[in-house]
Amino acid sequence: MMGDKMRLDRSYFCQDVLTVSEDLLGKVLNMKIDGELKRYRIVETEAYCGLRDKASHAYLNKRTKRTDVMFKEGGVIYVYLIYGMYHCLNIVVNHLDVPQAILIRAVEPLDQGEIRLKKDIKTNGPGKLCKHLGIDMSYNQVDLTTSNSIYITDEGYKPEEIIKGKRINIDYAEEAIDFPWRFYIKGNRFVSKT
DNA sequence: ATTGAGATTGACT
DNA sequence: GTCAATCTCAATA
Repeated sequence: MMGDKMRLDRSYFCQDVLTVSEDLLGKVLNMKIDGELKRYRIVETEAYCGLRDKASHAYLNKRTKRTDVMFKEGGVIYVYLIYGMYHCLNIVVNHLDVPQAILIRAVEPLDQGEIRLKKDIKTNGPGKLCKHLGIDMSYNQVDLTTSNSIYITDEGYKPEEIIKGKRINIDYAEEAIDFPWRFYIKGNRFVSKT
């Protein structure tokens, strides 16, 4: 079918986390909610690399019940609960046993009916994003390359300018604080912070 | 068994 | 700028 031609596949998600984090900007997240297809353009991401990144849940390949999904092959969704109250949507990338994931920090609603949502948004961020999209632990470990209810497509949109900067709220991560692993589309109003 | 910290957010000083 | 809400995990006992 048409949608599957543009759908990002396994080989795409098996690339390195920094490559995919930047390239995902402008791609479209498709979600079926109550039988209705909703579309959101990805406008802000952050890269987390298990091996050398103190900010990552899987730092030094730390494997727990929670981080286990990060060791899977790229293309799987990683959802976790942060501060006991908000969910965060991540995409696992790279090959089996290489724990890397991309935090989706902000999206732009593309459907007419969704535009009004922006009025509700005082501050943007990964927690509110999941609340708006109804993402909870039931999405954990879902495969973006095979699922019919959630997947990502390349519709040819190319961001004019991409900003790279330090990641947000990882003050505990020592030298990793300064890694320029946050990416966002310049000027997009849904980006959490500029 | 208990404690402390965290990839967040909204309310408040 | 500060603080608290409240779940998971690691360190401590």
